[in-house]
Amino acid sequence: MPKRRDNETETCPVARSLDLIGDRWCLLIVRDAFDGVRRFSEFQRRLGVARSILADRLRLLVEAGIFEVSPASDGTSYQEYVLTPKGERLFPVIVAFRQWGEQHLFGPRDAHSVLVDKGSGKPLTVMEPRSADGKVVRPWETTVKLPR
Amino acid sequence: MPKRRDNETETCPVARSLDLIGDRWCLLIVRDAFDGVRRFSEFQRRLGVARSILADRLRLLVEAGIFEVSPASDGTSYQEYVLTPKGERLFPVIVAFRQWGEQHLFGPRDAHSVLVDKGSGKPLTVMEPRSADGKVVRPWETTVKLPR
DNA sequence: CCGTATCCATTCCGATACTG
DNA sequence: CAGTATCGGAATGGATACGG
Repeated sequence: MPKRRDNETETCPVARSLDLIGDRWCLLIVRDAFDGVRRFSEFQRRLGVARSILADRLRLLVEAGIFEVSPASDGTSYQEYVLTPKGERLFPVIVAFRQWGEQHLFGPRDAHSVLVDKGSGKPLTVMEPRSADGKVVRPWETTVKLPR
Repeated sequence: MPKRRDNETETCPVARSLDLIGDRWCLLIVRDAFDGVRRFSEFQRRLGVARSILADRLRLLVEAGIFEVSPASDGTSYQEYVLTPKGERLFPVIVAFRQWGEQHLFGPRDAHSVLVDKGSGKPLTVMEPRSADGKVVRPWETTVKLPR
């Protein structure tokens, strides 16, 4: 299990998120789930992770309400791990990582996978943080307001 | 230094990103940088991380082209760590974590910090992945196209 | 096929002490 | 202040063996 701190006193949502799922395997499991993976051994095969680790992370993710277990959709008597709405809302996190990686971690020569809209077959547009009036805000145009 | 795999053969941008910076400390350092932190000891104070670890991560982040060192802006002879454009483009990643955490990791009672637009003082809108024509796409309306 | 339990090597991290 | 060096303990991860 990834490291934990006193999750109660932490008032930064970024830190709390990272404490919970800011671990390599958790995020890759979630990524695979967005690719449609649901079965234990399918996660295991794609990630190449030890089964004990995978079981541990899946347990954590279920506890956290990011996945839920459901009976297998095919005939078999095993279970599947499917994203809850809470888990699905991690989509922007995965997409943000993907877009940053695409832009900065691959040369023109390096082939990489691309996330596309099923309808049009085109890549998604780059996500940009916006203010309430819809304008794109740059990092230095924002500030963090502390609680209380 | 965080774990590394054979970064060359990895064709998933998410995995490559996580290999590089998908470590708790790196992302928290970047978060603090967006809050305006530039000095070694200021990072150290805010994160409570061991200095050796911090030095290690800063070195890694500079190597990765996410930070660059520059002479101190005040009179002192020390250096500052400032985000490069590549580092600044991690903003959506941090914002995505922040927004997810705000929505799912805090109860109504739990105070947390909020990222606001400096101009209006209002929180940012929630980022949503969009297709090329500007429509919001849900996870299951997308698919990953493999290279080659 | 789906996990759990155990063992061992490695890695990570924090505390401390030291340098310029 | 801004790091570097070292050291011991804790956590991690992979392999293997085992059970439902």
